[in-house]
Amino acid sequence: MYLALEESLRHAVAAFVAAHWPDAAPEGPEALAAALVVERPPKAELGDFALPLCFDLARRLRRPPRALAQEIASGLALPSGLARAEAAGGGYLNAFADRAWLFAQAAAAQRDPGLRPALDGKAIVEHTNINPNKAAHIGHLRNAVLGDTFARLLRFRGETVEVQNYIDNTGVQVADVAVGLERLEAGETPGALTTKIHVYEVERRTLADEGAISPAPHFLPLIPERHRATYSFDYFCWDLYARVSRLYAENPASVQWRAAALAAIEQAEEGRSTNSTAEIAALVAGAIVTAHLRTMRRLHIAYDVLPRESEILRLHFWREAFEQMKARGAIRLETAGKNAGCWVMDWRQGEGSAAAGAANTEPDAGGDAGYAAPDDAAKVIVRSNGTVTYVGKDIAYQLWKFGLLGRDFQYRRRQPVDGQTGPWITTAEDGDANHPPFGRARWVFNVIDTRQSYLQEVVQAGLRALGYADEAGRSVHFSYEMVALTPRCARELGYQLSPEEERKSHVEVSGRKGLGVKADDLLDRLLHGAWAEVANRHPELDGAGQLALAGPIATGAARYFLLKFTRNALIAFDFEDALSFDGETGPYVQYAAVRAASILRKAEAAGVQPDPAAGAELLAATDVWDLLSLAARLEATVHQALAAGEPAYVAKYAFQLAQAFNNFYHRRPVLAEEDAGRRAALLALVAVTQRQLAHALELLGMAAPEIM
RNA sequence: GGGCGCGUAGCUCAGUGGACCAGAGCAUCCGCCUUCUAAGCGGAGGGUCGCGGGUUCGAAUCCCGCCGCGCCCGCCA
Repeated sequence: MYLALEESLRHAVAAFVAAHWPDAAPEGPEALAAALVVERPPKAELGDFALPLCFDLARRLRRPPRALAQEIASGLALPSGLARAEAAGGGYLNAFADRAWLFAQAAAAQRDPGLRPALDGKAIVEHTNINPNKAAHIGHLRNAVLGDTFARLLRFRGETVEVQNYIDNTGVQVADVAVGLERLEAGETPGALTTKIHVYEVERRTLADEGAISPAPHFLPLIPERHRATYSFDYFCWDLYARVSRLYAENPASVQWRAAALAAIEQAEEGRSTNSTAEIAALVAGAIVTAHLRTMRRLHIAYDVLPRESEILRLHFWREAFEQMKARGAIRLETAGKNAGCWVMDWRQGEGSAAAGAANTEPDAGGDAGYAAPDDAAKVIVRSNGTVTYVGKDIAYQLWKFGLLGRDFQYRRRQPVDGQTGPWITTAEDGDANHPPFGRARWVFNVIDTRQSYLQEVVQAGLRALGYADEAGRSVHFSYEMVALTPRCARELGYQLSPEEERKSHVEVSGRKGLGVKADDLLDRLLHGAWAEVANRHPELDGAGQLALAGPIATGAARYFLLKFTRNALIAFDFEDALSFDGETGPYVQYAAVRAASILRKAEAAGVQPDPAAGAELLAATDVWDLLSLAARLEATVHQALAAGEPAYVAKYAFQLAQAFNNFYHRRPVLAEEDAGRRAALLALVAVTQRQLAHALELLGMAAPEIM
């Protein structure tokens, strides 16, 4: 309710100011209302809303702020839902919500009408984007969880959202694994590989059946340690990829195999040849994508469509973008200098040129060669050998997202994963004509870590250079800091730290080194921990019953852990913190919801009905009011979280609401309350809290269990 | 050399447009389960908000300058 109340308050105040001091509000009441700042007073006793406008008015009217605040407070026509207004502090105008009104609204499950769509069309949220050549790790998890939660928040606000997960199935990373299979796993042929993947699948399914855990796709805790390496194909590739990287390092001549593999894959994609390397690469990418979808499903993450690099190649998206860029002068052919023969894009005109010029005149005489010399503002888009760079393809793809490329993919449903309908995936031919419309978005949010900031800027510059300044402005790099490992965690994983690494606060995850915490390992350890807790509390349940309770707890713990940090915080991952279920964690929030549900269940069994009517007197108590006012702030919190692009705000909110409820829980034995009216009112508050907590958990992609 | 980000309690982090805004969790110590699930609640100790200036009645918050740390700046992806 707070958003709507705040809105009507702003309008009322603006109307008053415009009517009484027209000179001080030349912009008119509408514009003034929109510009008014509304804060939250430091203490609940001071009210629910605080407007600092009088400090500003005081200057224009040359009158003391406190007197102005008083004048507004006494003359203001209070909108419904607000009880009173008063001057506070040095000149704040504070307003108080009508607590009984708010309670009645909340108990009637009224959603805050102040939260409305703010985007003027469809938003694409692209996240996950994991190279399909190895198991997902916790860094990928942060990306996916952030993106998924952001998409949930947008949808909650009423936006139209399309979630995409881009699959680079023809890149070097996949080629490297193909090399590994062909060269290190002697005799690996497409047929043998198909068998191997099939075996992994069957084995996985068998193990899942033995564990009797149909909802939980992976269940490593039940698997003996020695079998884990062969358990899953993505795990196998994780190790194989590291082995290939080691091979390249130890035997530089072997790097030619990668180039050959890459060329073979490209030829096949362009239809110029069929070859076993390309077939293997396609098998690998397909199987790994399946593994990733399965992993993400454990975290309640799904996608609308999976656009693939292979179709971008086959459908010649780049060729189209290249023509547009040449035609509009976005790129030019360099004829001299180190970039001779390349098509380059000039960007940041006028901005970086001075600095770049200065740097160029100063040869880096004694400097180390470790950093790249500052360049002129030209970015290579097409190499002198005629091939396109990564950014070039990204610009083409970004054009497609906005519907500016003039070409589209075909689409088909992907095979089901664990019985669930598969997402749509791109195809070059024989697509399903009945696919939903994809692309042609108004807004594009690319969830990519902060290390890619530079390239994201180049992509936006590319749109601008093509004359699409608006689209560039609606291209948002939803960036976040990386997940690294504490040295202790790296050691725990069996990694040998160098002396320098030993001193650092964190070490970077590296797929090439095979250094990282696999997403499924984290989830399995959480599941293991949650199961142990559940087994203690519910010895009456059998193993399957206990696991059914443990699954959502593990998922909740993982998601909350990744969401409680703001985007700019670098997460130095350590199992000790991540595996905790105490304090500010997902299970803490879920536990509060369970307690509320338990009260509601018992009340229903006893025939006690919730009723806010007799709550007026109760609402004067701070613990009760703290709880209700927080519960009524869900939409306001979502509003702020979206404005700041910080899902962490919602996580923090859920925790605070759980905290307020736990406090209330210990002070107010609801069902033991003797006065029937008070009991009904307390029960109504429990119901409101339970509902809002469940909403918040849903937004965070977490389950609100009935028992745990 | 340039760009971006970070620096707040022993540790990990909040502080979303200036009022008790110096906070939370963990860790440590002390209490609380015959009463709606103790994955909980209450209490204690613990901080010159990196340093120095500036703006303001008022700055962790805004501006400038330092210091330290991280990431990025390729005809790799």
